[in-house]
Amino acid sequence: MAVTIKEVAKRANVAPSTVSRVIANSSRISEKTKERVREAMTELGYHPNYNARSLANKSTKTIGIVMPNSAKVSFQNPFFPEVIRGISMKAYQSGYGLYLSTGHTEEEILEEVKQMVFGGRVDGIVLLYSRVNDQVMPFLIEQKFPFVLIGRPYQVDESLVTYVNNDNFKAAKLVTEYLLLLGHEKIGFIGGNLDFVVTIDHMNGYEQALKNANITVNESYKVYHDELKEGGQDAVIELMSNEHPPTALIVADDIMTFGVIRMLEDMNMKVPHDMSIVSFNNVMISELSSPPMTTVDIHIYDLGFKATELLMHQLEDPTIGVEHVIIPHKLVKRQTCKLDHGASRG
Amino acid sequence: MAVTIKEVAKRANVAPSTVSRVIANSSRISEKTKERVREAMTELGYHPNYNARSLANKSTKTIGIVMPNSAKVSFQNPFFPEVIRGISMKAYQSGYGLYLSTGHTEEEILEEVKQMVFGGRVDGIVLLYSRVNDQVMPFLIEQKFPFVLIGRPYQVDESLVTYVNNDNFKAAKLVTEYLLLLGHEKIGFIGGNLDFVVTIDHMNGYEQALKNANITVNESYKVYHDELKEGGQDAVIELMSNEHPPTALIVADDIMTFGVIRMLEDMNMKVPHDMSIVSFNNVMISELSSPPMTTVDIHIYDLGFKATELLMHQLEDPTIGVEHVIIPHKLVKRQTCKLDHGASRG
DNA sequence: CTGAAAGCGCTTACAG
DNA sequence: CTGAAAGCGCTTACAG
Repeated sequence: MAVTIKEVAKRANVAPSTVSRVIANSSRISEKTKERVREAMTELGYHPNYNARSLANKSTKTIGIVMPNSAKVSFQNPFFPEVIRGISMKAYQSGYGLYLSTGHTEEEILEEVKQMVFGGRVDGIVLLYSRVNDQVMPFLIEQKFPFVLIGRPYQVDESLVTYVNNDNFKAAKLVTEYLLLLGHEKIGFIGGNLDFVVTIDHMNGYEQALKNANITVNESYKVYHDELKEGGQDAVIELMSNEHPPTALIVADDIMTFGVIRMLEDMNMKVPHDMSIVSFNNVMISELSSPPMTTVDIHIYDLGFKATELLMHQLEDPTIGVEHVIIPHKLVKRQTCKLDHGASRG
Repeated sequence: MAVTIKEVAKRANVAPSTVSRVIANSSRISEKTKERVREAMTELGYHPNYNARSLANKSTKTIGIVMPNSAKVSFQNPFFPEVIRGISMKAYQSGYGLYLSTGHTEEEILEEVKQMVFGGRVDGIVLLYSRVNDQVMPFLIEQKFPFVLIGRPYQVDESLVTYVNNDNFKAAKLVTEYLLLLGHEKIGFIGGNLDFVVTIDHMNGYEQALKNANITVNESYKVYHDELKEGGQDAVIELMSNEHPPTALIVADDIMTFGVIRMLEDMNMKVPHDMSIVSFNNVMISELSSPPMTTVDIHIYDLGFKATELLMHQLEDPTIGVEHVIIPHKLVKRQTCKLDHGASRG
């Protein structure tokens, strides 16, 4: 079937070990021999067997991508394809392949990660989420396996894990302050799944901003749903059932916002006239909502790219130690926010 | 580091070959021994080394996913995450992992595919596209490597390749006829990249419907752009520059349609009042355009799932031969189409 | 029903 | 500068 190193060796009149060294471009082989071997390789159409190579030198040249819920669920939100775009770019540049987790439940995912680690399927992992009571991260730390987290560690010491994150607390505080400045005081918070650390950070930023403005937090203004359009729709129903419904909404995710806008429309409420909305993420299609949504660009692509870069650092130099990178966020003002009617301030 | 078969063997007081047979659940091992070995495995936390296993029995238990443009580009369109959802689901059920292509150019991708095939990185491939002058498919055929195409072969004999596809010709004919019935005669066609076979099929279906209705095809009503929102926007500019612009549009892809709607809005044209639109794909967010778009549901998830199922057939039984599956399409009527003003028919 | 041995295709000390 | 040999962790005929 496939051409092996032996056949190349025979053709080039050298030992297999020499061929191996030519592949590795060892400086101990003469240019003349190298050329001869390379010629034989192209003539025969040689391609190295990755399994053999991996087995011999314990390096697979592939990166594992671990998603919170399997592609099946996660890929319903453009956040994940977008991070993977960034990961893919850097991985390709560095000559790495990508291996995707496919498990659904937390147990299945943990089992997959064990397979990746013990089975020698990948050299390192990019963890695309940070969740409360997570089992995966402690496992990776315990195994001293190279990985980078997108998000921030929780219930685990920061000094133990390399991560790339946004300052989600600050971002949430920012958008809340923005709405406050527009005169809103009844601000609803539509968080993502509370199992995820990003949701906790958003929520804390929101509360902090309210506290700073001397507004007491109304618990019935806070709801949590999965980051899907359905989540956004359900959230609106909940919030609008309040006796005094909010006049502005902070929404954890742009896809939810699509659902939110649609549901408000169904309720005959105009955005931004009757409801202001600020969202998070700025995925590719966010500008295509109508009205175009105001959202926080968290530079998803960069999160993926940078995380992979840090992973490469670790793989190239295992002694490099922990690194932390915060990707800046940026409020993108479009057309879902306006001054509150009853507002007395400017 | 990781526990090997040897250590398990020692602990269970058997030979490594016996452990191997227990893993494979060979019927030639006594239940008693199996139990003893399994106990040892869990006690030691044994996980098989995939590289060693793959090397020894030439099976990786992973599927390669080959995209037209690397994740970097492809993932900008929700079509791809959505197919991968389907692939992921079936792959997980069958105990397979997923390996993703990362190359950008056609040459890079071909090189990656060679790596997958010769390097023994995957057992089979799901090809997510069919393009004119494609090099990848002929290579896979020549190598007799198991793969399934999503799309249909072009410049290659159908009897040589297992594929899953929609009847894109028929679907395009259908939507054209639908617009004709609504009284439209000036129907613009916004195709995807003409390198892709699906675009050709769409175009032919469109022309056939026009011919059947005795309407001559206006070449300036046909434009082709990449399947991105920008593509949709550019297409609108082109088409609206016609002396007699179309009153209805067939758009190759929902994401393009988002761009189309936005651009028309900028031109102060109302959909569907001033322009009817039918689109293809029905991705997750399609119903969230405003107005919600009328589109052909091609059941993307099913394409991925079914393709993977067919690939499994091949892997389980290499003699099974070629299979062809057509996934049905369905026109989802929402709110981007209406009767043409000047129409005399009903 | 179980074991000893060869082999999968590489890499890498060890010699020279 | 190059080669012979051992080894990576499995699987699988071959014996018994």
